[in-house]
Amino acid sequence: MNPNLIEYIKRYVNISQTEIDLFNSYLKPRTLKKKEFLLKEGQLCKSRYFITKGCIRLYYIDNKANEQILHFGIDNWWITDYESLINKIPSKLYIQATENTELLELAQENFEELCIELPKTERFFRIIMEKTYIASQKRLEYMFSLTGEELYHKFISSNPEFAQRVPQYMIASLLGMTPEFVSKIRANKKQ
Amino acid sequence: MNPNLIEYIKRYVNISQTEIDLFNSYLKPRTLKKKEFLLKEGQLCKSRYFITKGCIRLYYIDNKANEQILHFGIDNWWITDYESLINKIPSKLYIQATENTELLELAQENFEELCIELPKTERFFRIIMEKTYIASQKRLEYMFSLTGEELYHKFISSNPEFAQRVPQYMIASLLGMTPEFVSKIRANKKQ
DNA sequence: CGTCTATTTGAATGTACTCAAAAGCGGTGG
DNA sequence: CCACCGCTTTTGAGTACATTCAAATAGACG
Repeated sequence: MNPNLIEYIKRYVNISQTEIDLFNSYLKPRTLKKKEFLLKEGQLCKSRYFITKGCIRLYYIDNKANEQILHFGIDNWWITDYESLINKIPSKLYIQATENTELLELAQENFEELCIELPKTERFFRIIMEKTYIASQKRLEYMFSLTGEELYHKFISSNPEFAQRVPQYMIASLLGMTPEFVSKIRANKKQ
Repeated sequence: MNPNLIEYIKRYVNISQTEIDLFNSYLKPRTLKKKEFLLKEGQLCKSRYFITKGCIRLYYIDNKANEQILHFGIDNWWITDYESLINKIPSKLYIQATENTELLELAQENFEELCIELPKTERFFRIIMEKTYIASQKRLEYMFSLTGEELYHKFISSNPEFAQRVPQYMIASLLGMTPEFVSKIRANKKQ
């Protein structure tokens, strides 16, 4: 199995080599070229994905026909459209690679089988969801309490590599602001 | 055990009467008077709470010394400060009853024991976390795409009982706006 | 009834957006 | 290797949405 995922799993549950192999047997490696889609609006999302290398963005088209980015996924993140996956309804999201990306696909039917074969899978994903939810709440907190400018600087200083890897207009979208405004924030800072 | 919680659990996992009794033996009923606190900033959050009756708000004090409400909990919701509970760090939140409230406390040490005694507990909470995360993402979506006015009307029409149960300034805070602005939204609608 | 809290109203202000145009940058083909 | 094209970023003027602050009004509770 991918060494990153092994390390990731071991951070949360004790797992033997045999169990790792079992887990691995349910995963399917996939690669995406830059701009390729993992999911488009209207499709059913049927898998969870672990990103081993690259970068993914999740976005939807809002009522003004703008792409609104909900979040990014990078190395060592699990991503999926939970709403579509869990509720088995057509997705409202696009999931697209912003770089050439490698990931491991865990199909939902495999996930369910794996939960039976290896019950600690439930524990592992329970903990991941808790962490994911905490991150989501922190983000809400920042959005409430910070101005656009503070939000931008907080994001850039917490994720310096992002400023390199994704275009500025995507960071603007993630933070819920216009590209023009981000440009003006940067112009301020320079003096 | 509380019939609401039984029904709630059965929605997500198959569970026998014996198992229900086991689960119940780890729970401790608590009551809160209106305005009483379940948690204050600086304390360690050590439990998860299932609300059987009443209403709870989670808020923090932001950098302008305003109370910023993150969310409410009402009947049949699990609430806790996940960040404090999971990471075992002092809480930044206040958790307070906005009505006389009854809840069932599941202490984290009991939770861990319960996960061993009754492994499907992991599954149950994994599913709850997924649902909770989906709700949190939807909320982010609305905050990105709707104006203050749309946000308010969406909230009121989706949660009509709330307008009754909690004061307007708390709804304003939840939605990230000032009480004055909510008042003006309502004044508009009337004509 | 009086006090404290919540809501409303209005004027002035500020933060971020829209729209339009220009400048910068990167890749591709001649 | 340069020229061109498309995409991204910058700049500026005008505007909109929501906030701040202050004061008046309404409502709840003992």
